[in-house]
Amino acid sequence: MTRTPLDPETYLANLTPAQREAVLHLDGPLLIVAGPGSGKTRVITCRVAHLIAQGVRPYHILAITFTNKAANEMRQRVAALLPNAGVWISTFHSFGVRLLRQYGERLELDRNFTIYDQADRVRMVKAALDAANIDNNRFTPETIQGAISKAKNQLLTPDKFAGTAKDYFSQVVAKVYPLYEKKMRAANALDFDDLLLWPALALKNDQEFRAEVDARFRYVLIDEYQDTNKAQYAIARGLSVDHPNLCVVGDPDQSIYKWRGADIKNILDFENDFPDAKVITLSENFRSTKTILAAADSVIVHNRQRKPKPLHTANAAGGPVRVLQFENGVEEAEQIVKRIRAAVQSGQRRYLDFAIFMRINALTRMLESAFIRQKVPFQIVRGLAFFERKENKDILAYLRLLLNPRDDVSFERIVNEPARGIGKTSLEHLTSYAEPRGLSLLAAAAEVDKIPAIKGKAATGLKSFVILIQELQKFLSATPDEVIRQVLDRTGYRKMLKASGEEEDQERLANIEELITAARQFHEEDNSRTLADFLENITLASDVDGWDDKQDCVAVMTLHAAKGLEFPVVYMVACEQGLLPHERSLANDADIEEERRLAFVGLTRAKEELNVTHVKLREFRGQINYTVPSMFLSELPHEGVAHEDLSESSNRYRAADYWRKETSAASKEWFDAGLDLATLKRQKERDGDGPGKSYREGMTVEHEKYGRGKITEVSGHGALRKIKIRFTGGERAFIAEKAKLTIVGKI
DNA sequence: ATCCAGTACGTTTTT
DNA sequence: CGTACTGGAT
Repeated sequence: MTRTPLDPETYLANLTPAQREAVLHLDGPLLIVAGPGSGKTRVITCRVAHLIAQGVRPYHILAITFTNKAANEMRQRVAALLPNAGVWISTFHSFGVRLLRQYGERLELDRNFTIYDQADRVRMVKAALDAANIDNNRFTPETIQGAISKAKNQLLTPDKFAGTAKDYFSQVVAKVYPLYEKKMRAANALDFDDLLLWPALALKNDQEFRAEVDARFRYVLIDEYQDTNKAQYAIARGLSVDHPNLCVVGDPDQSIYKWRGADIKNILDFENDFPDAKVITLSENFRSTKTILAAADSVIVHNRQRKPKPLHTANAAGGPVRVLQFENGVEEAEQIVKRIRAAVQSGQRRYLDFAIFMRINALTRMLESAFIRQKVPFQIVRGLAFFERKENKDILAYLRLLLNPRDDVSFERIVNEPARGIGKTSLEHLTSYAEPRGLSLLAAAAEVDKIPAIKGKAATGLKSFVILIQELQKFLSATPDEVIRQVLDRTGYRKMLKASGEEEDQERLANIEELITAARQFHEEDNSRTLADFLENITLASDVDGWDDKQDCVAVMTLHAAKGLEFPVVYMVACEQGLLPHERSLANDADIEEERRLAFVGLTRAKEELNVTHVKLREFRGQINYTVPSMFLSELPHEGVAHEDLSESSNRYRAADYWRKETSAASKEWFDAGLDLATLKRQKERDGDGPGKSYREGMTVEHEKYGRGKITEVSGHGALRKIKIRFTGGERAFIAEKAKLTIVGKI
């Protein structure tokens, strides 16, 4: 095999000494502590290139990223340096799947397993609860599912978990967990956690397997190591025994997935786990302005459970970080969109320069309507939303059942969709026939003649369903989009939607057509990819994976999704106590610290301009509440942070209209600068130029506490405007905005 | 079996 | 506020 020789200068150029050191490190464990914007992706990519240049076969290199999007980007960057390098780059979960599909039979696993998502798992837990006859009034299936997930993240199998179950809830979970597992095996399904748990346990228990895989992946690189859980840790360790060339990259300050089982100890204890590990810290930030970085640093230093890490940048100071207060959520959304639109219209920015972050998904709604109302292009980065629509889930369930006839969850979903006269009671009969015989629901349906309880319409319905599935299975070798088309036509799904007069159903049909397009494109990109790959891709897709960063759109996403990204202008909305930090985290310090890290992640995404917003009144699930600004706002530095109060909306607007007529030229200038008229008016007022309270030197004012005095000095602007007043008892300074004064006489 | 209406419910973050 | 499930009527 010949490879184009690679000149080290092509990838070593423009690296800092620390980055260079990390790239040049060859064998042995390596920990790279990489602050935000320190070029870690670049370092990983260059390291891969360097390893290959030094003679390591690409086949022996494994790079693990946090999202598929990151994996694709890294693949492209490696390909730019080394075309067709063939390095294995994927997420932990995708890696798990590939390992399990490859070594399936060795692990007593059918390699055609289906991956169950959150919703599927909950259904499975429900089925397990039914089967065990546990009254599920007490705990929701979701809660139990969460506990099972947590157990799996800690590598606890059902029997091990049972040993740890002390309280009543854990004991219920301990009862459900083995049943859930049994059903999962019967359905030939694995959940997200299994994709890590199975490889982790196999590496632990099967030394031959471990040695083989370790020898295969001699150089392992793991990004976002601070967010790995116990299973991922076990995999990393298992792959680094005989060939301990493990390179992990992460930042403890950006660990935000503790709730999902991530263990920050993995990165903090790396040096203990690998005593001969080399540690390199990348602390120079190439992303943000000095002001933004200082603001973020000023917040994160409040975490007590933290190793101090200086952040510095050679970038310019830049403009101030803005803390904006609005009256309510609608105002917040409208004003932000307005500012974005103004900046784009003035030619300073493009829409894709902007991102809006929020703590919870529920907050996207108001932004969505503001964007639509003002006709500003945007993308809500919530990748799965499209595939989670009922019609698409139905079609996908058909596909899953075709590939894995034992997939009972999918069977239940579609057996009567479109309607075939198979109701709840028939399904119960079918289940009670299948259960003791160890049959899948589809297999049981094939024997419907042997089930006396099911007759008439239900029996014929089930029979025709079985025949339908057999028919459709013949098309499995066709292209993914063709299979979907066949499903759509032969199941009568298309007919059902077409026959309906509902507008909504026509839309549903259009959505399925879009699904077909997605499948076709998926296959066209790489025609070795199968239908199974398509389904897997959808299930393992993360939120950011569905985001097209080339489109000229404003990106709207959760703080979690924002990890690893950067934008010229960032708006972080709803920075209010209870939302950020979230109320569910307020009870203990460790959780608040994770919220602070989340805030830190958000703040450090901004390159040039950072805006943090909060409102006076927040409407949430129909209730309007007064808010308290986020505790993190008070942790921002005084310097370089400008506070603007843009609330008291309704009055302002009327006044602003009046103002516009008076000073159209001036207002245009401000408007073009991205400021709305209300802000303009307010600033003018504060500065003493407009109507309302304007303080000038020499004025006589009355203070509610100190009595009458004379203004001796006026300085600063906006919220920082200060006045000095000489009272009979002496001189005092006030913040103009805050001081309770009445003007008594103008000079 | 299916449809509809009314209510109960719970709401962080996600591979 | 919205969804999801229940229970009743057809």
